[in-house]
Amino acid sequence: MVGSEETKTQVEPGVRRAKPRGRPRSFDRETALEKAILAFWEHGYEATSVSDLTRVMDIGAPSLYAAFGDKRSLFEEVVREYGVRYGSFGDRALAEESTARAAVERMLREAAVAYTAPGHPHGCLVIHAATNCSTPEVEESLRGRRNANIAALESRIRADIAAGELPAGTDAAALARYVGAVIQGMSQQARDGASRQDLEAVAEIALAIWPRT
Amino acid sequence: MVGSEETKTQVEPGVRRAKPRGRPRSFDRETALEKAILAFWEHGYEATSVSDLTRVMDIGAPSLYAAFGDKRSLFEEVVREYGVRYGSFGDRALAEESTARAAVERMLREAAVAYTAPGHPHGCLVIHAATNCSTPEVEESLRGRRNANIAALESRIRADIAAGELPAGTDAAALARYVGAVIQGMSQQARDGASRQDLEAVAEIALAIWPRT
DNA sequence: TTATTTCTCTAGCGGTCGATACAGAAAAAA
DNA sequence: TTTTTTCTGTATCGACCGCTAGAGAAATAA
Repeated sequence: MVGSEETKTQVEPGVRRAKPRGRPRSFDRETALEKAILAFWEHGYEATSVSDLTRVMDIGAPSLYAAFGDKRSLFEEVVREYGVRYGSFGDRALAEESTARAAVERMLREAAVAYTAPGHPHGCLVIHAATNCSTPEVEESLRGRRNANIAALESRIRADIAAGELPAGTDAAALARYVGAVIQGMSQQARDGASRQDLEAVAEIALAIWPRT
Repeated sequence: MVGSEETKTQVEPGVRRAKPRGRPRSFDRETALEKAILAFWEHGYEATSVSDLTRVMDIGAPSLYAAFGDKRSLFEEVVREYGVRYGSFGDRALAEESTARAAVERMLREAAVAYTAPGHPHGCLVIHAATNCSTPEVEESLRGRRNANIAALESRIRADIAAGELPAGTDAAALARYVGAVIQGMSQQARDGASRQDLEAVAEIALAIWPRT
């Protein structure tokens, strides 16, 4: 009875399976997951207890464990789903903009909006939710995501240097790390009470350093 | 038997009191406090348990409570002492440099060194130790320190604007917040594995935005 | 209906949390 | 020495932690 990560009711087109055998789940898995996202986002991995989770998800502990596995695997799913629902503006900017400069510009401006949007906690879950975490694997997991994001930006910058879009002498690693640090600082600022306008002003200042061709 | 925050053996000049009456403390309070600083610095307020503290400080729980009060007041003393021993480079830069520009330059460069120095945890205790903290007062206390630091920089910048050292149109609040965000981002980067050189490169890039007179 | 499957509810597991009662040990004071 | 004061070590306290056993409830299958 461990690790049934998929809902039994298949919604995939084609395989349209019949109703599952036993008693159906009494809650909506997606809704419960969203509540878990908000809880972990606000308080972080460790400070969000299982009883906090069962309260906000409005289900009993055995239901939680049956539907999501233990606290760790629920958190992993939360982080994945957070990425899809809230944390993809960076990847989108890198994928959709034609230059690193344009991608960074969009990234910083969208961060200002995303990190202060109403209806959910401020700042970024990936940046904050595993700080001061006594489970090293959890801390490492989010650290890995943060560093991967910076690495992705770095290689995008390298591509622009190779294409002549940026000066040959540009330090891609340092520039990418600078942008990563600014975004992480903006997230901290959002947590500390900065408004969207405050962060947009920070983003504009941060963009002024971009090297000219 | 609660809240004897001061050592009985006075070291203040002048009042040179005689030895206290009862059994003397068997450990050095300063040394124990330093160990507590390192523990809270590395793991944060909540993730550092009292039994972690008694282990690294090498004293029993009753001795800890007698000498430092409860966990909260020990942490408060740790934060104060951290400021004195490790976290004063920002204040010193503001106090000793003649312009905001020079102060910020020194601040960012010294942050790169301080946040990666060997012999103690990386990054800044004030920035990280109360993240994801379920005691709101503790979280608020460090948030207050962070925002106060940015406010101090802002007023230093305002002074330079008034003195004609900076353009009249300079947005002091945004500029101060930008520097604060960069420093907080550098601290996060240090926690995520950035080296001194990495952070120095970030600092140099960050400084390139400073407005000219 | 009856049998089978799966979920939910209650209750509680062993472990750790922050904090302390109590008795004995170690110093100065009388 | 005896008394007084203070600190230290042991042995907990009640509360909460993540997690689960077991019984009953609610669905489908036969």
